[in-house]
Amino acid sequence: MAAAKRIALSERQLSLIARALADPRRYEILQKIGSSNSVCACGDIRDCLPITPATLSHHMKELENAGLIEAKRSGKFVNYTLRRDVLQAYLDRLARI
Amino acid sequence: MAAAKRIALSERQLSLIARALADPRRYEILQKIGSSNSVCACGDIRDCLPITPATLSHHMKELENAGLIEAKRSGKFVNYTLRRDVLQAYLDRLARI
DNA sequence: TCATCAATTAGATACTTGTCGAAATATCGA
DNA sequence: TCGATATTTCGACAAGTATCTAATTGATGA
Repeated sequence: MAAAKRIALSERQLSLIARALADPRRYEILQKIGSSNSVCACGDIRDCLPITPATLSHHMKELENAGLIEAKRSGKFVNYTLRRDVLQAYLDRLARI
Repeated sequence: MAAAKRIALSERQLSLIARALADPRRYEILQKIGSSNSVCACGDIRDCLPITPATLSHHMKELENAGLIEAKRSGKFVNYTLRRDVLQAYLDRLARI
């Protein structure tokens, strides 16, 4: 079995994830985080997108709030990792439609 | 192979689908359409959701515009079917993150 | 300690959108 | 043709949100 632990999403989280994915910029951000094997700092993302730090911070909060990413502070920086298990849970849910 | 024909989604359609799925009511509608083996009329959906015909019409247009459902007029009624191929294409795309 | 850089928060604004009521359109049966 | 039923369109409004600038907090190194 590929997924040892299936995550069950509440209706609320389901909705948060769907809305988080609805913004093209957040989709790009997720791709960026997902494509980097290691962690990904805010600055890395800002280098790719023409947005202000404030706007980026807002988007990151949305993604984190949805459970799609995990933030970990490291000194001045904040590193993000993609929660593939949560994303997979969302896909599983959609596939059940 | 399960999917004989892979559908490639444009960035635009990707965004339309994501936004269409972002509304909980539209998610419910999709479930309703998907769960009915045969076609599904507007009235069937209205019986499940406390919304006015105008609002429902609006949602159906969004879903159709995103390519997630197909509408076919049959006399007074309009019947909808879920485009599972499009939904699958969306899932494939998200899984690639 | 202070200057600097990273990130967040606060407040404001413009745009999007979910919703409704009312009017219009479409189709069917009598 | 007329009336009834199904769906759509129009116009409006309220709520949500993506974005910015400016100010703030947090952490590092000189």
